[in-house]
Amino acid sequence: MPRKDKRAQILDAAEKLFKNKRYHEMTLDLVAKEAKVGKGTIYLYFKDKDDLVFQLALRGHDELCELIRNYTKLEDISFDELLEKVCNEISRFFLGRHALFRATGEHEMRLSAFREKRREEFNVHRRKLQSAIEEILAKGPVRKDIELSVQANFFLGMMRTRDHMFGGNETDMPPIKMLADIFMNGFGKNSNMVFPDKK
Amino acid sequence: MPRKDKRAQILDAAEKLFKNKRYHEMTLDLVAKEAKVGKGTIYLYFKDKDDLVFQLALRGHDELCELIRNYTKLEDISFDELLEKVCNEISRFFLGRHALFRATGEHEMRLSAFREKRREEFNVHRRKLQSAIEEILAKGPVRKDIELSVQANFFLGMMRTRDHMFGGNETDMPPIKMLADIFMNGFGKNSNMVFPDKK
Amino acid sequence: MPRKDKRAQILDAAEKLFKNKRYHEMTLDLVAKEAKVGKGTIYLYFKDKDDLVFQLALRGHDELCELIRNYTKLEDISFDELLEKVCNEISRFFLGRHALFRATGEHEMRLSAFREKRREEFNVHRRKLQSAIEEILAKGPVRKDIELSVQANFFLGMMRTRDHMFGGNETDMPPIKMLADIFMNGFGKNSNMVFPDKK
Amino acid sequence: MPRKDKRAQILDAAEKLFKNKRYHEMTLDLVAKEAKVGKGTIYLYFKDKDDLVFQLALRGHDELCELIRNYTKLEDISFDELLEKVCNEISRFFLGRHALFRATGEHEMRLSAFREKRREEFNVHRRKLQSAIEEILAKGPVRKDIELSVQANFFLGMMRTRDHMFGGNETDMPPIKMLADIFMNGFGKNSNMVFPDKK
DNA sequence: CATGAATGAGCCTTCATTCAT
DNA sequence: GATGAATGAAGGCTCATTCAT
Repeated sequence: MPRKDKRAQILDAAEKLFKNKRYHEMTLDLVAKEAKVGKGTIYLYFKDKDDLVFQLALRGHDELCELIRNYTKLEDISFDELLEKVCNEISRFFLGRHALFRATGEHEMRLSAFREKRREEFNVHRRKLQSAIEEILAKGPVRKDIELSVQANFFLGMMRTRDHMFGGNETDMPPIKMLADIFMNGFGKNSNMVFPDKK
Repeated sequence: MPRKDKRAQILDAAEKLFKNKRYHEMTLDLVAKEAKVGKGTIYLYFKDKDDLVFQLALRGHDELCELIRNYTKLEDISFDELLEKVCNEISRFFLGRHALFRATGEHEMRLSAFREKRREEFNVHRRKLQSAIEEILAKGPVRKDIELSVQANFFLGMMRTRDHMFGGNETDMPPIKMLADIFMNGFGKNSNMVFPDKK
Repeated sequence: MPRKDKRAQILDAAEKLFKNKRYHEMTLDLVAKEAKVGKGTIYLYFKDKDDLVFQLALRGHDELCELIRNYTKLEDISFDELLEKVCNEISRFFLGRHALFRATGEHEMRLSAFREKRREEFNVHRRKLQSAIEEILAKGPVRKDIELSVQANFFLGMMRTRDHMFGGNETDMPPIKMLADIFMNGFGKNSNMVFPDKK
Repeated sequence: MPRKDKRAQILDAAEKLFKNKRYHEMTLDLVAKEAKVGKGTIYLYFKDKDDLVFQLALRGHDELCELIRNYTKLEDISFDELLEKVCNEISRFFLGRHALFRATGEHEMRLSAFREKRREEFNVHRRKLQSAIEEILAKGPVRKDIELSVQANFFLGMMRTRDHMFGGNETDMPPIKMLADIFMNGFGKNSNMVFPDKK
């Protein structure tokens, strides 16, 4: 076992527990046990429980950011393909992380528990993710009358909606291709794409 | 003092507290104090804390449902107008209720804490809201290749996204008119509506 | 339903509940429900919970006392027969009342919870029971070198021992006849009575 | 400060409190304070309050068992002397432990609160104590027509009766010598021992 | 660095008791 | 008298946090 990365071990454990636990159900005892680490050790790497969760959110944003940036570099690919791939990546990422993104949701940051300082730090990471998506969208034939940042946020929002609302089992969810289409064409009848009946 | 509506008093208090508290920060002591009610009284109306929060969510869904149904009855109104009005209503409703809808979000219901029984009851209310929206959407020129239920869910998702992501202060949010447009036309360039630069 | 005796109804309910509940498990809610009486009504007849339990104990002693006195009056009966009958009566009485006699056991009365006043009242009832038994014993060929009060107390003690220790199911208990014999002859070999193997 | 025996400290504190408190009066706050231990520490050593009391009862049985076994080993001693000494030991043991033996009395174990598992464990300890006494009794001229187990149980019962019934102050109690005699000879007139008037 | 036994503030919950009807 | 909705003190228990080893 790689002795080096206790910090990552702890974050991994917390992330795993968040899959079926709420904030107050995810105790540090469980985290320590899951991470195979002493309970006191957690406090060597994180100021307190809130900080642990906070750092977990930051890491999540960074990871997702990284994934998206990989697609920005791709050259010989149509925008449609690109959009679909990115949708896929984000979707896979959200799947199984709802609890984390709930516990550290953007709006959470407005709550009293989070000091000014932390909020700013979070916004830095948040904007990085946002602009990674903006870069993707900028490559496509998107509306110029709506700010890219708004587009990026709704793009993320659609992914979350898909994950949150449709039962958690992938078969109920609208297919990724449909998402990309909805994003571009909305729900108006003038849509020019047709989907087969969902299997 | 108003007889019999202690239950409503308690729910109101909880709803208020949820505006800037997370689940584990909203203690029953605070609820009792806010509701000007003895702590024991809460247990006359709710089985436990989870039940209180759960009932609060149900009430929220029902209230929103009621609001939307009022618009369904309107006759001499264009779909665009209707859509905008409904957007407005929902938006106003979500505003300030993020914590509640976080704590009792749809995905929350999948968590272990919620027994089968409760989940079913929740779904009943959830579907009622969904079909209220479907009825609205059915009046407009919406795509037939996507199930109405999917459209309804994404519609709600857009409202939440607007509320969650944009700082909580209304000035940063995209205007309601824009939301309705995005819903119908998506972000593709063929959009036929133009928005003035956001002030 | 005889409207008159709410007090007895309440005592009956408490007695019944004591069969499988400990003091702190027998809540006044349960008593009220079992007695089909409003919870507040209990306080019309008893000062508080302790008083209710206390009065229950007194009633128990009085009832048992009454039963025993009936045997004192019997004339044409041998002492052996008399002793056996009394044993039977007491045994039947204790059976199913262990929890009550535990909760209000004699030693209980020494505890801080019971004020001087109450203790005295209890002792009055206790002595009444004791002397009822003494009257029985005085009729038989019992040792004169041991005070009757001591004999009476151990007599009661044996009954309780039989009930408490032997599993609660009558088949495991030593037969009544044996009890009477042990009382008179003890466990020394010079005993002159022989029991068949317990079935 | 003595390392590792926090568990014993807690049991000691509970035992002490039981001397003048009933089950529901012995709060864990008090136990913690008396044991000079944090309240949470109790839960490191015991599952819950019931478990604490239960373990206390087991320890009590074991201690008493140990004491009795010491007498079994004695060789040059008459049975009368042996019986008297054992009576003494047991009596001293019971004295001041009534509340404990009430709260965890044998019949208590039949109550719903105690799960099957616990009951069995208790019975193991109970039988050990019983057979320790049986070994003592087997050395004497006791009746063969009554099972030793019955004799052992009534022997214990007598000790408890002595302690429970006679006011808690030793001067009122029948002397130990008398107990041993009663055990062997009962209360019948053919008793061959004579006691001086109790001082 | 790492640990986990110890802590105690604070939570949810119960329940004896009161009192307006 | 009778009731039961309302109360809040107090209990059992949890868990984030500390600190001696």
